[in-house]
Amino acid sequence: MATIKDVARLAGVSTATVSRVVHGLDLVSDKARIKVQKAIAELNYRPNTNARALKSRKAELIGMVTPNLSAPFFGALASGIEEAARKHNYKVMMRNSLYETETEIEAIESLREHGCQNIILHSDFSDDETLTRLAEEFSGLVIVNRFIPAIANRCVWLDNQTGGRMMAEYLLRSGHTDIAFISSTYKNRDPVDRLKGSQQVLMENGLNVPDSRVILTDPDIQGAKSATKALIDSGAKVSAIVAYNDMMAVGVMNALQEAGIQVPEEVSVMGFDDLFICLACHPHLTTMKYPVAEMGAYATSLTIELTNKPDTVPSRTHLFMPELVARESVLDLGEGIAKNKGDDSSASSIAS
Amino acid sequence: MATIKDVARLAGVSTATVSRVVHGLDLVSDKARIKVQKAIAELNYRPNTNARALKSRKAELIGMVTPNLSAPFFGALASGIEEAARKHNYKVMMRNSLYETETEIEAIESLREHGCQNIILHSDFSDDETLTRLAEEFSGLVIVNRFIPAIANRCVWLDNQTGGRMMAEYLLRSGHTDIAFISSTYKNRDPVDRLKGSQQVLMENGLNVPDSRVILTDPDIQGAKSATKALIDSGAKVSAIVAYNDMMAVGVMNALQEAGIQVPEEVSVMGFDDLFICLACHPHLTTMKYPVAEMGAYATSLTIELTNKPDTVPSRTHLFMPELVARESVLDLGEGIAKNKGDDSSASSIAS
DNA sequence: CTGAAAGCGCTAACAC
DNA sequence: GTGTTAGCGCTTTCAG
Repeated sequence: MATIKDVARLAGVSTATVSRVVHGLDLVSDKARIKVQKAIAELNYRPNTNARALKSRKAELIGMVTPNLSAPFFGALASGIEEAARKHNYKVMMRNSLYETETEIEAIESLREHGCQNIILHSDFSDDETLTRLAEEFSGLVIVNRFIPAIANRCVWLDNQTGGRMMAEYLLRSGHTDIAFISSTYKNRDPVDRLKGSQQVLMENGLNVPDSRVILTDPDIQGAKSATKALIDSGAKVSAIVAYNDMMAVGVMNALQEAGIQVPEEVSVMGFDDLFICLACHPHLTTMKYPVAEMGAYATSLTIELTNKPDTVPSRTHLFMPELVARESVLDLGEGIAKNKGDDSSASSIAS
Repeated sequence: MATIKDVARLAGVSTATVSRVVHGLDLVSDKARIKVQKAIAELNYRPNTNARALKSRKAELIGMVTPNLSAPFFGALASGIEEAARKHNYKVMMRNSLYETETEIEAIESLREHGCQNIILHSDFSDDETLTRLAEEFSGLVIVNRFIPAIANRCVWLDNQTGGRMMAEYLLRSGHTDIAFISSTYKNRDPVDRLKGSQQVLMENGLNVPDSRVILTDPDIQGAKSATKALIDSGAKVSAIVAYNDMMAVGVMNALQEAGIQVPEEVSVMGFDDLFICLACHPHLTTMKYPVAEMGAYATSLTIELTNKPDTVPSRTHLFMPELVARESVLDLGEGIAKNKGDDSSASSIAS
């Protein structure tokens, strides 16, 4: 590995001049610059990041801490972050927190060893206070997918409540009034907010959501599948099921189809996230688009701004909106009725 | 940030002693060790990785270069790598290569800036020579998912050909003899090897695979969908379709179902990888398990060994085997016949 | 067993 | 415009 000294020697200048050229400072004569550039090319010189970070005490490094990279949602987030980081000439270091506060904190602390101030964190379990304290230590801390009032300007999050509203409004527009919700037991806010949004809309329309129609379970395919089976067995009469996310929606569809219930003819299903898994299931899943990759890219810019020019960062929050993606898993009952004349199935019993 | 000096001062020893304690060397008196440990805890001291790497010229850093983290396959790989790396006290830095040789090389070079020798690379497009040359520069280079004879001891790969054999054998055993293959146009070896394995088995059984039954297309849902449509339109008579991977299998199922062809009753479908997407589609996809996460973990240990104790590394290759995961998308024609007595559909025409 | 000290590669005053 | 130089925090001989 060639060092700055090697370059300086070959170019016949001092290391300071080389450093200036590398940094694109313009207090260097053209002649010197050219010599240096040639030497750099010849030696295939690359500045040693460790030395640079050690000296200048900043790292051009983004630490990404997410629960688990193998979930597609986080893969998409990671991709968004990496791409944006590359554009800014930052590297990204990743750590799985495995959904545990302890591992999460350890992951963040370990990032500090690298002098990394830029951290993008997706935290489900740490409490607001912990994160607020963390923000004091890490000037570039950005929280993704969660809103904490005390550090609102570091939160890049999604309006889940409006998302919930949009889902309910869409279902209502499609003629559904008997709706069940299969949501997550996890204590982060998303499930609660989405549910709240949906319920608001229903109540505003004079509809009631009995507790028996809201089932909380593990937020994965299997959890949703079991919950749906239980719902079917209960003999509940619903024409649509809203799942907390796409994975769960898939579980719902699995259970429905195994019970011989047609989707969407008999029961409609909605998901949330718009993962490619929506196109894997049949019928294709109607869902809310969660702009993960965009939010990852945004968070990347934000953390960099936060450390480099904190004054520029608006002291407001960074809120994204979900978008409805209508596919095939929700039946328009108006249309449905028009098509199957006389078949008045505006609220088919889920129990076959 | 507390430094080693702070700790030394507080403990009343020299920085050398602190360093010894940190590294667990046992040439330190118990008294000193305890003082130092207390100081470390009190100051929440963490060694600065940059200084350490600068001085000792090694980085405890694994660079992971994959085409695109948002594909579930790479997410699983990343997870396997991260988990193993954490156990070894290594960090992992990730870079997307976006399926381009140039970006890939740049990603690797940029890792060098960190003094990173440990690189796990999933390369689809760089040629063998480039990678062999790279291996000379990076003592810890490990190639995942590809076999290059010249650097066999750095290759962690899957026996795709045997995988292909297993698929064909399974289909044969299930009574399928009219099989089509929807594979990938990508020039990496996997598609070719899998195809070769399957064709071998068929030929060994006196069956012939006409060229018209092997369709190459983009390795994604959409590509497979179009290809399948074309196959259907061609009026080909097949009872099973083997897709290059799960994503493509999903595309195949989509096309089939849209054409009103029942899976697996009329046409069976097989994928490869065993991504969770297999459980999203209906019927659940029969596939070959690709032990990605395990291979990621293995590659992690290997790269570390390669840099730390190169003599221990066996000069053999590191070959994994895929495994059949039977689910619901392949019909056993024997059983099928038994069930639907008299319905002799051992090779139903794909054209309805 | 412990400490002093050199120096990894780079940056940024400061001097010229 | 350019060079000299003092460290950044750490490891590691080498003396003691």
